[in-house]
Amino acid sequence: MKDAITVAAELLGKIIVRKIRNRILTAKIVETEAYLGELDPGSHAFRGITERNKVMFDRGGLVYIYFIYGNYFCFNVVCGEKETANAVLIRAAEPLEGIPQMESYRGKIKNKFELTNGPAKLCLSMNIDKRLYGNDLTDDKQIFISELNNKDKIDILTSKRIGLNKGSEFPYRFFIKGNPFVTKHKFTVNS
DNA sequence: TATTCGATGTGCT
DNA sequence: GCACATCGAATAC
Repeated sequence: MKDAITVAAELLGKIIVRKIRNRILTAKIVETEAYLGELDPGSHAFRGITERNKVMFDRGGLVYIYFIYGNYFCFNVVCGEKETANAVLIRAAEPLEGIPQMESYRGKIKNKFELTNGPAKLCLSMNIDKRLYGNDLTDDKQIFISELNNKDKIDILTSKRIGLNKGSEFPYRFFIKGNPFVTKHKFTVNS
């Protein structure tokens, strides 16, 4: 089983597949952040297990969803061995299939990039919420990760993680160079 | 164009 | 209380 930093880099370019009844939504992951469990001051797991974060301490491959700022959900992939609390936040993706359906879930936007260029926006567009908490990405019909079967060359850049105070000094954010769905931010390249 | 601020549940002190 | 892995509207220039 792999640690969060390895998984965060490896998830770039892979596909989130979301099935809702007979509809399918897919999007290519373009931006991730690694959280290193109890050793990481920026992680929800830093202060140990709670009702909210308990799935982070379970085995890799499970879904960790959290509700943030009283308004939004964010989607994480748990990784590492059971008892560790490694996780990868999926921060942005590029919509591939089911875009009209995503627009319907997302609501009013000014351009196509606003569909999924942020962790909460991604969850809105793909109808990801607390109902998927703890689901197993390796054995689930509603949400899973698929490999991209083309040979696109991907250039990966890193930066500090976004939106943190504690633990913000580490370069644990990974994103695909030049992809327009990556979140806009002051910190861009290795800064 | 840059900065501030409101919304508001959960978990901590 | 207060901080928080966010977003979008309002405000200041």
